[in-house]
Order: sequence, then C-alpha cells, then structure tokens
Amino acid sequence: MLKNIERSNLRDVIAERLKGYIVNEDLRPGDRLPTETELATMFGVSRLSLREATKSLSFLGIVEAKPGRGLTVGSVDMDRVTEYLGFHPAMHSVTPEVLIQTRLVIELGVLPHVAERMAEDAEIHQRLEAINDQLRRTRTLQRWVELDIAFHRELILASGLSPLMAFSDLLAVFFRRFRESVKKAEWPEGIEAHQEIIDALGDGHADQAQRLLRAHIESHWLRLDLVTGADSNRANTTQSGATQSGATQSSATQSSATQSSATQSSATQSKQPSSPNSET
Amino acid sequence: MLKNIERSNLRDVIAERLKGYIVNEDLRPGDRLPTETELATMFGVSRLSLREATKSLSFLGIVEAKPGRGLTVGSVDMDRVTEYLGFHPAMHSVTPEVLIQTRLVIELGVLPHVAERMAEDAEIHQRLEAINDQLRRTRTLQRWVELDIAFHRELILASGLSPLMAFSDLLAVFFRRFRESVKKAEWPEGIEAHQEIIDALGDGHADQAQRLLRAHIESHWLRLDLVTGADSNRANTTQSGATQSGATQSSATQSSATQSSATQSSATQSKQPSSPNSET
DNA sequence: CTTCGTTAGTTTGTCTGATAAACATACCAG
DNA sequence: CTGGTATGTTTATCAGACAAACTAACGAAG
Repeated sequence: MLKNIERSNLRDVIAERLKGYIVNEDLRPGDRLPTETELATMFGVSRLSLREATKSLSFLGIVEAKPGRGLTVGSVDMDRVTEYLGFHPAMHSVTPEVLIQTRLVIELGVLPHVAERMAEDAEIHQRLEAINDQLRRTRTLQRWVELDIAFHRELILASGLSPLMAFSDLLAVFFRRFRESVKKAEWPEGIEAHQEIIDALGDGHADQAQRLLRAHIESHWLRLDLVTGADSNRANTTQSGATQSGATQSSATQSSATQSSATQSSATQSKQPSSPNSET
Repeated sequence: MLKNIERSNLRDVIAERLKGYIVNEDLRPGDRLPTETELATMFGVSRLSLREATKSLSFLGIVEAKPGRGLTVGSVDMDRVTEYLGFHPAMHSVTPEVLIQTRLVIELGVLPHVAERMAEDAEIHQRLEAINDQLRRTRTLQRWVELDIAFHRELILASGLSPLMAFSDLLAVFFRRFRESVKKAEWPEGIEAHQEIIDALGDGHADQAQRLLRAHIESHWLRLDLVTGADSNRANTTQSGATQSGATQSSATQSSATQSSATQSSATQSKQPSSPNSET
C-alpha cells in the first residue's frame, strides 16, 4: 500500500525521473519524448500526475508540449527564470557572501582564457569596449544594470567556456538586486574599473586583470552592507583577519523560518569580502 | 490575424496573474494565499488548470502547497534552478576540451576556499581521507568511478560554495564516460594524486594543491585523445608537455570537430587560471 | 485553570474518465 | 506530381470524487 514515504511530492519525483530519462537517453533539444500516456505507464503513475511534472518542466522551457505533436526536449528559458525569480522578495538558501565568492571563482578563473583568446580574436576587445562605451552614455538605471550584466556576460562568453555561461546567467538573476542599489555617483567608478580590466587583458596581463576584477566585484559586497543596513562601520575595518565568510549552511533549503533570514543576514555577515585568496 | 505568437497557454496566463496577485497584495514569504478553489473561481478557470499554474510556480519555489494548510508564498531556492541548469542552451554542443577547462576553472578556484575551511573544520580532512581510503580498497570499476566523482564532489562541497555543487554534479555526468576508460593500472596514480592534494590542502598550501589538481585533471585530457581516437599522433607530437590547453572556440562546434581545436590549442597558455592566490 | 489527547473540518494530492482543440499524416482528386 | 481534405494522434482543459495530511477546536484529566 504505502510505496514511497520518501518524498511526498510525487510530482517532483516524476520530474526527477523525467530529467534522468532525458539525460540517460542523451536527448537533445528538439528530440521527441514518449507521449504522456506512455510516460505515465512507464513511471507507473496516472497521466495527470505525470502531466503536472511535465507542466512544471515546460514552465521553464525544459520540455515543450504541443497538441498532436507530443512532448519535445527544450532548453531552459533563463528569461523566464529572471522574470519569476527577479520579482520574488526573498531568496535564501544562499547567502550573499557565497554568491559573491562563487562569482569570483568563475570570473577570475575565466580571465586567463579571455586574455589568451583576445590575442587571437580582436573582436573580443571591440565588443568589450563597445559595451563600456554604451555604459558611458547611459542615463537610466535599468539600462545601466543591463549593460553591466552584459559586460560580465561578455567576459565569460569571450573565454569560450560556454558551460560557465549557464552559471553566469543564473548568478546574474541573483545579482540584479545588488546592482539596482548602485547609486548613480558610483557609475563612473565601475566604468573605469571595466576599462582597466579591458586594458590589462589586452596587454595580456591576466593576473593584473584578476586583481582589478576582484576589487570591482568586491565593491558589490561593500554596497551590500549598506543595503542590508548592517553595521557598515565594521566593514570599514578591512582585512582584520576574520575569514569565515564564504560558506555557512549550504543546502539548508527548508522554508521553516523564512523571514528570519533577513535579520539573520545582517547579524552574521560582517566579515570581509576577501576570501581565502589573499594576495599581496 | 496572428498578432503574436499564440499564447494559448492558459497555464502561463494564470501563472502570470498569480504573480501579479502576489505583487499587488505585496505578499511576502510565509504569507498565505487563497485556496485553490477560491483562486480557480477568482480567475474563472477550473481548479485543475489553476493547479498546473501553482505547480509550475512551486517548481521554482515561489509558492508552496501543503495539504490542510493551503498555499503559501515560498522562498526561492537557487538549488532548484541549478539542478536543471544542464538544459541551458550553453550546455549543448560542448567539446570535451571546453568541459575540462571549465572543470579546471571551478575546481582550482575552489581550492583556496577548501584550504581555508579545512583549517577550521577538521571533518573536511577526514571526509576526504575516508573517500581516498575507500578508493584504495576498491576493486570494481563501477565503484572506482563513483568514489572518484565523490572525491571531487567533496572538494566542491567543502568549499562551501554550494551553487557550484550543482555544476559539479552536472559535469560528473559528462565525465563519467571518460573515467570509465581509466585502466586499472592507473588507479594508484590517481589515488596518490588525491593524497597529495589532501596533504597540500591540510598544510594550507592552496597554490600547491592547485598545481597538483591541475595535473590530475589534465590526465583526463590525455585519456581523451585515446577516446576520441582520431589522429592522436598529431596530438601527441604537438603537445607532449600536455600542461597546455587553452580555451578553444566558444560554441557552434560539435564534438565531432574535435581535432581542429586540439591543434589550435597551441602551447600558448603559460598562465594559470585562478591564480589569484599566488602568495609567493 | 492548565494541559494533553481526540475528533472534526479544511485543503491539497491523486485518481478516473471524458471532451475539445491543435497538430501530423495519409489519402484522394485534379 | 501537387494540393487540399479527412482522419488519427496527442495535448489542453474540464468535472467530480476520494484519500491523505495538516489545523484547529473541543473535551477530559490532572
């Protein structure tokens, strides 16, 4: 009678199995899946339960369904993710420190590749310059945020490590709110930082570009203290030594105490942006 | 006439309206929504159609549903999205070289964080040692692959950068086939490399651990030449040192055209991705 | 009066079955 | 051979029902 007490969410289990099916069969976007009834019998559930799973997946574009044609594999629609995740008031389960550190790992790690490819492809330099030029002529916050995201996105793209693009897009969603707190007076500062990074990359000085980009990204962290309204005075005492930033609870994804995360963040996070990678 | 692409998706329309409802009512995580039947009558659709919309939203964690309790606004869970990041457009048509370079960026970039946390949490060292010990006693290929993946997964986990965890799992799927080509005679080599990495991390020498891990991962690269077959003679002659690799073309190339990128990746890379922590 | 166990009510979870719409394919006519 | 039509397939949506799980109120015991 009782089969699976493991997870009450039958729908999620089905979605997981469906994902596994696509991976195992090595299906690529456009490939057709079995029909709903076939999948339902295959998984041993009713068609409605399976349908709810496919609908969840189709919401993000992972699978597409058309009447008469059936189910096909698609790609995740990051715009949709941005649309629905961006408006949401609170996203916990990942602290801002972890977010920044993650971004540092990706973007800093990418720079040597960018420098190398820049030496071979002059267009990369042009594209980065073009974005920064547009940034200079920008007046609205909305446009500024879009262009700033585009700049960092172009950085990843230029590295040729396309899998990291997926992550960059996702992080962009979560970083958007940080960027939206940037005051107009700080714009020139960011543009100048971008320019220095471009120049360093153009000269092949990947290590210098890394230092510059680290400082640029970590400026988000300083802004964060202002946003959360925490004690920013302690943030001024830079490099005191406390270093347990970075990661706390990793996968605590329960939703029991939700609104406590807001207050919790301001209380616990008063450490430095700089992480283990302490140069100089 | 067709004004737009037919938005016959009733489900998306309902999801949109539900999102608007949350925004208008200024609901925050934990707040309760009307019941499914109420929302259904409110929107003028059947309960099942509305249910599909709520399920789509609950897939992202925007709303949560519990029997007897009703619908509540949930907290967005990043892990929920990263789990399905493998369906990102950028993840398609990725060459094995790019995959290895991507992995290098992530795993090398993570090591400084691991070293730091290892100094505070002795359990990390124990867990890594435990996996390696199990690796030594392994006899079957299946088990060896699982443990090898577990080791690298533990490295990411130990860094505390949980967003990267999903990515590691993702890459593990792709790398599984490479690892399965590992000959039994090469096992001790890999185990020894793991041990050296653990020791270096334990001593706080993140930079040394990075060099070791780079060599360890790039051994996959060598195996790759055997796997892809092709003209491995050219690959052998061009880069005997094998510590080079370099970013290749970004996308648009299928895995079939591997050889061109192999030759292109000349010995230009003498820099280290993720060298921010060169304290020497 | 407080506290704990029980019971009734509410709400989602899942199922069965059916009809309509949209698409794909095969068939037939010119 | 071509083009339109007829038919079949598959998803989209609906209706109603029962089970499971959680909430809350109520009553009994200390």
